[in-house]
Amino acid sequence: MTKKYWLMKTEPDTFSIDDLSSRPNKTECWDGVRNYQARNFMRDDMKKGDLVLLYHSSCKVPGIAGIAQVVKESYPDHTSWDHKSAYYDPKSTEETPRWFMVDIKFKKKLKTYLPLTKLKEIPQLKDMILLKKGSRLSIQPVTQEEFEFITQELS
DNA sequence: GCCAACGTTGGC
DNA sequence: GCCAACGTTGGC
Repeated sequence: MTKKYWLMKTEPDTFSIDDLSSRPNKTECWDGVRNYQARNFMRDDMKKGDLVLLYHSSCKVPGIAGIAQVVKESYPDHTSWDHKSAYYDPKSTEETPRWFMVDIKFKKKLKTYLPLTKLKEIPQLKDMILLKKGSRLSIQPVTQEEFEFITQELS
């Protein structure tokens, strides 16, 4: 199986690339995803070793901040049956979990942060899901060409 | 804070 | 299965 590439959104006020890099083992479980399409990508398609662009959303300058790697493949998101969690979903139980997560590990920050405004100007990136009008998908596939262009040419 | 676009829910 | 109403995302 060849390596795949992804983009995952996070709100830096809640959890930023620096938070990831300062975690013990630089690893974090990606809990709280409550969208079926994003869940399916994590549950079915994300494999250990896949590379991830970390995107900062809902902030002053949205954009791509760094690179992470999938280190643990999908397993049930326990926050979904935790009554005290903000991510609690009564339809998800330990016996029949509805939501899943993966673990990712910090790889590096981009040398230069890539703001959304800049990404929009790059012809090679015009087909990125991120840049499609109305796209809100928080976990999305990225092509190898897009990934390499972003990490090698732009940063 | 606004609002367009999208996703989900639930009555029928 | 349709679709109106509501909730959420996320750029601006």
